[in-house]
Amino acid sequence: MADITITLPDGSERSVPAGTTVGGLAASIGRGLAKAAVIGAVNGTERDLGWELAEGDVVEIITATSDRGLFTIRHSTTHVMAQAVLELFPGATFAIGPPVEHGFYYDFELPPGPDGKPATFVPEDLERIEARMREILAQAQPFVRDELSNERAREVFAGHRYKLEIIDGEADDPTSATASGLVRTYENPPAEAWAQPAFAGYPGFIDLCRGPHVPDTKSFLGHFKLMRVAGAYWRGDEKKPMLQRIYGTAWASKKELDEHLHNLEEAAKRDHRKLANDLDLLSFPDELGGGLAVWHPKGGIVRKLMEDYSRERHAKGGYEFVYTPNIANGKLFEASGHLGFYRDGMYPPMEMDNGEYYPKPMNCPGHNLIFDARQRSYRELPLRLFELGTVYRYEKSGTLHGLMRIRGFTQDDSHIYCTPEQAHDEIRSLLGFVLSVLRAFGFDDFEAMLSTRPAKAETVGTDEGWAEATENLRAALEAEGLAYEVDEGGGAFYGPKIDVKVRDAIGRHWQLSTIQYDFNMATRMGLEYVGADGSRHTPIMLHRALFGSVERFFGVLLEHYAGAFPTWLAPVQVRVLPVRDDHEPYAREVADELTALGLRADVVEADEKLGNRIRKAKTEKLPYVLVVGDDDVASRTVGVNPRGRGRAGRLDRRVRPAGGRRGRRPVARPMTDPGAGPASAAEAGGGPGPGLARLWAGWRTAYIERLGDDPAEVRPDGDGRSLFERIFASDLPDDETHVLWRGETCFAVLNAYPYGSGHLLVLPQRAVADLGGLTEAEATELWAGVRAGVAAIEAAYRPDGVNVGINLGAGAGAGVPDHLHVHCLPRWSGDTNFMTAVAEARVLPEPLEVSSRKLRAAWPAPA
RNA sequence: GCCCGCGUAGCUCAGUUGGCCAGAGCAGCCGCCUUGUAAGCGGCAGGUCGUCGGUUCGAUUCCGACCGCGGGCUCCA
Repeated sequence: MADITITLPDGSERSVPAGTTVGGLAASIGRGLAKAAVIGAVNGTERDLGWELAEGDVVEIITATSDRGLFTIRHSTTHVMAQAVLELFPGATFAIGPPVEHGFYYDFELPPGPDGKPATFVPEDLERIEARMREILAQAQPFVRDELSNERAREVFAGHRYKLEIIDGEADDPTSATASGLVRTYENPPAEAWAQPAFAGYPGFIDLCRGPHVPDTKSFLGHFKLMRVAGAYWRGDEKKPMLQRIYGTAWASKKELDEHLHNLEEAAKRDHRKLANDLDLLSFPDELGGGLAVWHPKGGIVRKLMEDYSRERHAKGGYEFVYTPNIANGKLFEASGHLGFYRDGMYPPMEMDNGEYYPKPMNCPGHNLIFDARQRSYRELPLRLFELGTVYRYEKSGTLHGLMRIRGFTQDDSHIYCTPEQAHDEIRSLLGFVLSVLRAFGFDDFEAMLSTRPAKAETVGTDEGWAEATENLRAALEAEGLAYEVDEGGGAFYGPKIDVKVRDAIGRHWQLSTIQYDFNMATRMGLEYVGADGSRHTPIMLHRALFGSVERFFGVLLEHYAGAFPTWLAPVQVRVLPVRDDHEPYAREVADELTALGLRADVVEADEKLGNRIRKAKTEKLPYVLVVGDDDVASRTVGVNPRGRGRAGRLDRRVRPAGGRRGRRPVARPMTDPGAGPASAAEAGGGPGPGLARLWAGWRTAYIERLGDDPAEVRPDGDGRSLFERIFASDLPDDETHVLWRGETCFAVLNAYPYGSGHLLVLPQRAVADLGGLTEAEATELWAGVRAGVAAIEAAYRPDGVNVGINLGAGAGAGVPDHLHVHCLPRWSGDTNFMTAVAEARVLPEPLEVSSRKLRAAWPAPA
């Protein structure tokens, strides 16, 4: 037999006998590949393993580990499901059944029941179907590819009205091909002919399908599970019949299937509706009506902190604060166009003496009235109006979903009015602002969607206007280096937009922020400003929201953190537990001190065993538990038990800061110097607010207990000595330790102590008893080192949101000489010194070697 | 709005194939225990079995409607 030559993806050529199939080619390459091959791609088109190759074909073997292989497995599984359903439910028919993310579905219509309407599946049916599917798998029925003429196909599928629509080209099926008078089919010949044949001339199952498929029902298909049944309109049209959709999940291995099911359970544990209830944050009382929430005190404090932070950032961002009422005369919404375009989404009107009043579905009309309250000059632009504005929308009952989709919610809403010339810069800074705020809440994985002009927008705006606006949005995305996709035609009828999605802790995406152009409303409502040329112009209007809705954002945060809010947002930050009831006065003293410092602290008295009280604090996901007993009362200490770990050590309250004791503050002055970089959480953009410098002033970090027992705490650097021991032994060059900088009198070092995450320490080179003992020159250089370190971290890791807390005092933990201790952590972590544990790992998340290299590269040159 | 499912104590859930006073754990309250880093012991209280209507001698249980919730579809300026 003559040989043919095949090209493989790596460009190599291979000679095989004529008539060799895709599967045969895989086998000729290797046994492992033959076993793993699901399908092939021949000249870019996916083909079954049984496909015969021709001279010159370029062939790629696709295995189950690839997306396309998995896709095929799911596609074949849904065929098997359809087969099972059609056999088990005589008279049933089927529509389409594509693979989808994580699995597949198929849409069915069952024969009419006693009431004349098509019957429906009940959950028990899924078990029967699944059982039948497993029998089909065991039979190893081949997937037989064929092509039928349209006429023949109409005979075969005569009893299946939805398939006929597909054959006739009226309906689209993403997995079948209907070109040029032929339809492709896949048949699964059964072991025994069906008692009630469903297809003319076939003993069992056949489906319209482009393929490809796995070779037979036994190969690759076992790892699936039918998940649920749901209604779905035929062709997605609510005027067409509702079909019964069965969803399933399918994977290449049992391990992956189990992992997927496990992930679903994990996601269920994070469900914000469950957590909101468990943590007593908010509720949806039936008496209130669907889609409406009440916020309990613990949810309320978190919301308040979110809103306070939002206001603070907006104030700094040049926004002006406005308020508009919750209801408005219908005439306003006629003018804005809402009654024309959005009536279905609005609550019905209230009849009043002078017309109908509607709850507002959006804040923009009200803001426009503020813009229009007097004549505006170009000198006032950009005008940025901000409101935490509560809106009401009549969402269909079936769409409500916890906090994610509700009927009354608060937008952190802004409308920006600017000149066309300003739009470019405005959009650009806006996107940076949005991302900076989202980062502050602990998100750092973003994706964006750029939505362009839809067909329905023909009459709104000009071609040039749309093009320029879209370009401005694109430029901003590129300037931020943000990955984005383009949704062609996906914009609103009034303008293009950017939607920002974040990826949460378990990889799910949430759409939060939106930045939208509006070419429509300013014109409709007659908004104008007087330009430098003395004539009137229509301003560019931008809508934007960061959280989107405060409620929804709260829900996303809750799921992101699985209820364990970062310290700065936690309803209770610190709980103090007296071991015995006679320790209670001391516990109160500690809690009062923390409260006076602006922390949210409480005390739980000793009615129960300590273990149980700690357990309760853990289930409430409190960031810190402080335990005080006999030893602590005697020595003025507290035992620290942070969230996520057990007992962590002890804090000593006796030592006062060096500067305070000596009356000489070599480093205190520069710390509050506005030119010195972010010296407080407030300055860096939030956190518990002013008072940071005082916050832990009376405490010193002395991780005095058990330090060194845990290899993760002091990370031996090769020779069994801690990094500190090695550094102070001075027997290593800088590039083998993590010394980042050496000055005249001080140096900076990166260390893993005490949490296995990066700390940047700036230290004097000579041993001094305490900071008060520094010379003026040393203090100055120490501070310069701190500032350089902050700059380096900002440059190398986080351009925003780095807080710097500074410990003053004789920090003697782990035998470290007196030092100035710089904590670099994102604002969401809170910023008290022992509260940095988890946070710092996120700021310098890499191995020390990598962080060290990056920081050294980013270290600013001395002034 | 449409399809399927669900609704028993604050929470998580038993149970009733139509019948005596509807159960448990946790949470709550009271008492004992004086407590050292994720559950000490005992007691008490708590439910018109989502609401309304129907069938029945009798309904938490069967039927209907409504309300709410969940999963989908549709929708989402």
